[in-house]
Amino acid sequence: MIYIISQMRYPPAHKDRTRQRIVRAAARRFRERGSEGVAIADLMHELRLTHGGFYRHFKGKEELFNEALVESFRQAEATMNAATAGASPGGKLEALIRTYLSEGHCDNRGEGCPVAALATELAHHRKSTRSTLGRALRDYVAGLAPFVPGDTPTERERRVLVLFAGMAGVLNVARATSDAALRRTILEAGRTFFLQAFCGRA
Amino acid sequence: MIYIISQMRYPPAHKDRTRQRIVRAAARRFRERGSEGVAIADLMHELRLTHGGFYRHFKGKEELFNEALVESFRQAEATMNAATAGASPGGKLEALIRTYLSEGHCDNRGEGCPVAALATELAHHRKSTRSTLGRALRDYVAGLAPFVPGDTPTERERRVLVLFAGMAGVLNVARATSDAALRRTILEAGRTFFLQAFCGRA
DNA sequence: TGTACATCAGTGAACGCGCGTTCACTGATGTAC
DNA sequence: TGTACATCAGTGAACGCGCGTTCACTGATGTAC
Repeated sequence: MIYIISQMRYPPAHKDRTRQRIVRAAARRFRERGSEGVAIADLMHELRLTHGGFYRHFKGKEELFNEALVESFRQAEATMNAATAGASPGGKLEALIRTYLSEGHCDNRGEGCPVAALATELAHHRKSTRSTLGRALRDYVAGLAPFVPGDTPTERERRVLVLFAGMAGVLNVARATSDAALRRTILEAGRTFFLQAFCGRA
Repeated sequence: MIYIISQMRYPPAHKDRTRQRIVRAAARRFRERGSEGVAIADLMHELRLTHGGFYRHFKGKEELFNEALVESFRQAEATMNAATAGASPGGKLEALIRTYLSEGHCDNRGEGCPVAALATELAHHRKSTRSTLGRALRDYVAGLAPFVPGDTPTERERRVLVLFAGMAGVLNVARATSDAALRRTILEAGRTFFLQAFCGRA
């Protein structure tokens, strides 16, 4: 992007900051309530702005959704990196599984994994939006593959895919359940299972 | 329910048939597009009815959603029973996994597993609707537990829960992907992984 | 059997509301000279 | 430095549309006698 400075009355940083505030708030809200559960006007109001100004920043709601999805992946990756930072190379995967299937993650949809939060509805979005998921998935999987057991790189990547998709499924069933005891049971069973399958623990 | 025949001009069967047609169509549409993606008027029109009559059968959309969810579970259970009917006791789980993670199931959201199709949005529904999920899950899990490896009944039930939630997650990630090759890879990786984990196959 | 009457599943116009989007306007900031 | 002018992020009223729900009405079917 080239900014022709002589035409700019406000410094670009000002507009960019607002835009980023919108994207961040959207990233949380969309994960909490889904795309259709978030109204532009409410979102802008939350930021002490009015809905009209929204269209200075985005072509429409779908563009915001797409950017919020990218931002969500960025955040989720950072969270997971933070959770595994202190672990030994061999313990990274265990830390990851425990963090992903924790009650904290389960209760905190808005700041958690976008695959889990938006899995179902992504299939209803534009192809361009869905390819954002594909890209993020491939990147993330490639980064984690080295820590997963498996004979070939391809096999390791496939196992990471299954680990992620599987854990997202467990998280979603836990979240959908109305019974708190059943929810805890599901999470615990998920941790036990995936730790055993991927870290060789009984 | 007691029908006071002398007050009935139409036989109860007539109204019941219409109601069931609505529930069945809804069960498919809701799974295909989600609750907010289905309009009452469209649904009724599909059945050559008009939207006004809808309220002779249901209090509102949420009641229909709940009934459609129950119907979806019934159908899904029947499908899975059919898929495993021919298998030996030891092969039931393998047949189940292959059917659940088949490309056919992946492409056929409307007639497939409601947990996979509606996982994300169930968390946004009333508690009464969500407890429908809990009940169906418990029933289904209890029925399958005998076929799953594990030392105690409790352990077996927990493993079935994880198997289901995990497969639903894999199916959803496959469905969300825009790239057909990646989709097939995910399904295949899922089958390989869950077969190995639950049926002891390499 | 035939006629008057009652019921109620289904009809379709209308209502109300939420929400995405548009648009004329404002006013703070920056440039030109 | 001061003044006139231009830009554009943000404002808030208004528009249009989809959709859930309501309601007065219809007409096919059944009962009463």
